Amino acid sequence: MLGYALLGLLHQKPASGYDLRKIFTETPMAGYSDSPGAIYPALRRLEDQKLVHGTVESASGLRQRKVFSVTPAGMAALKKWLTSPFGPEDVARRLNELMLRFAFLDQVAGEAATLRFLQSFEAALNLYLPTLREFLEKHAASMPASGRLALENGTLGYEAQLQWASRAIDFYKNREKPR
Amino acid sequence: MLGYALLGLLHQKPASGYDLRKIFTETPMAGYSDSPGAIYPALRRLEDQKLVHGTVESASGLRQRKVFSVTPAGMAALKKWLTSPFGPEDVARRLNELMLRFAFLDQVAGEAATLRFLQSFEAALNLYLPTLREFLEKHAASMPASGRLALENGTLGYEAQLQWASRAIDFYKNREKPR
DNA sequence: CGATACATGTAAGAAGTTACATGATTGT
DNA sequence: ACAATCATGTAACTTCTTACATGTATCG
Repeated sequence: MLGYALLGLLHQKPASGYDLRKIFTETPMAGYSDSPGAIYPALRRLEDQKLVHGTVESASGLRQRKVFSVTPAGMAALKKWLTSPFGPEDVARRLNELMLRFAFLDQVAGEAATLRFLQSFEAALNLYLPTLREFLEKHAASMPASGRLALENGTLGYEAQLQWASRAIDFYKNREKPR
Repeated sequence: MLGYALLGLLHQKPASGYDLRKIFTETPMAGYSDSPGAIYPALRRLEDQKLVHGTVESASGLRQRKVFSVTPAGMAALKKWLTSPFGPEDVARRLNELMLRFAFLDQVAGEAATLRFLQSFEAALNLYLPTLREFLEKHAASMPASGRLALENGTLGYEAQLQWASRAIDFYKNREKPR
């Protein structure tokens, strides 16, 4: 997953390992590693797979920077990941990954694909939420109070996702037509 | 982290590796592994550290079950984890772990500790949310639409957490006094 | 007899964590 | 001289994933 995060960031703008680390430490980009021991090996792997290409900048006197950019093969891999289908189980267990994908989506795959993603997201939530609520109803009585509250926290979170999705869908719909 | 999840579940009720796996597959317990290759080795590690103790049930004819229960040392480790202090960075990057902790909290550490947790959680959110909003304000204009929406999704999620926390605090306050 | 549920495990490989190592440049 | 910032990397260790291996009992 870190690999895809890097690929997505490099697609927005070529960068060095150091630059990427700073993005993870200094911005609210959902908890990715930030440690050199994760990022440099990940970049190396991407390079070995020819998804990115690194060029050493012997430039302005400082220690050499190695700036990476996404190759055509990297573009294709990124697009494939971003547009792969998903369902309720992914919403339940991999929400972070889905949001990461979404963050890159319109730049890489266009607004039509972004809208499709959102509709699929909404549908998956509408399938998942009832099963969560059912579980809660069935087991609430037999659970310790904090366990029940933790589950309710989850439900509330997914409800917030649903509201967000509907607003985001409106946003893309109103933006597509006028042009 | 899986180790603590197992410890918490075993504290509620002694169980076998198989039982624990089912809990992860069949309930909405936030994405833990469910695979035997993760759970059995994790149980072994807990046993090696003497935090749990396994007893083979040669019982009723089926293949042998190994039922684990938490030792006094395990209880202590669990309590320590559950009650360790946390701040805004934890809320930002380890929300799942915090919710897992909360789910076990009142059974293991009591209602007073649970209330302290919630107040600390609320305080951490109140510190973190403004920095998120500031970041959003500063960078929104220069971000692609889906990137901005993904960030807004995060903000909305944390706002929902805040509301939940305040309701949960009320719940524990009204339950403590009457007795 | 084959599928399914019960039940525990291992082996190979991938990836992350922590900590260390290195080295240049700029500011004090 | 020394600290901070820029910049890249490795090594040891831990843990998770995927896939396989094994074995019993029940149901149709």
